Amino acid sequence: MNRLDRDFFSREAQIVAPQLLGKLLVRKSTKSIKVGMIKETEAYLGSDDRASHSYAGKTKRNEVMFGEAGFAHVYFTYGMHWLLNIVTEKAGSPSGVLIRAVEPLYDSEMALKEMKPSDIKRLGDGPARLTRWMKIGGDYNKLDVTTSNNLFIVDAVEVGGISFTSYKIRKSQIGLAPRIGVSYAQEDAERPLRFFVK
DNA sequence: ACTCCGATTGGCT
DNA sequence: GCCAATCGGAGTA
Repeated sequence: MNRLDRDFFSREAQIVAPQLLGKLLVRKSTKSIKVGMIKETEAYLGSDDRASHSYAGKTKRNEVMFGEAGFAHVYFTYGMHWLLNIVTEKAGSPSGVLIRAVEPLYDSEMALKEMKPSDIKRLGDGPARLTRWMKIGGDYNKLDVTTSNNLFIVDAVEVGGISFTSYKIRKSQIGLAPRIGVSYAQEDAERPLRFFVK
């Protein structure tokens, strides 16, 4: 299974974010198993990043970001969407990585092979699309992704008799860009903290 | 108690 | 490409 551990997430968000590309996000429940390959992430830094939820200080909504790395920060926005982040750095350094897109590889509830490639891609293409596909909601906030059996990130996993392995993403395959939807963050909006597989 | 607005999406033009 | 939908958190009163 080779799950990513607390040490992996305990580093700086801008280090963790590109290294998550190609890894496998796994969602398990008693009813279903889904696997997606992470293909886009964004780093949100601590107190020196105006775009980060933690910038204005600790509140009930963002308090998980102030704790240990490896926990999920799931929050609700635009009145209808849940977004998934993984907390990074040590306790007291409130930072995290937003998972923006995954490539769906397996879904025990859907015959992906029979779907159009564009429809498959659409399932995980967008931070709110992937949480809807994987049924990740507010009840997953504060979940420890390094120990949970419902949501975790691995280099290899076997489901339904099929083995999946993470993709090795070369540095030259990683695209860099400013983060989406953070224009209010002034000069921090320009920082190239979005990472994606070209 | 009341207001403002967002780490977005999808449907319509 | 534009814009409405939709609601909880946070700040203000």
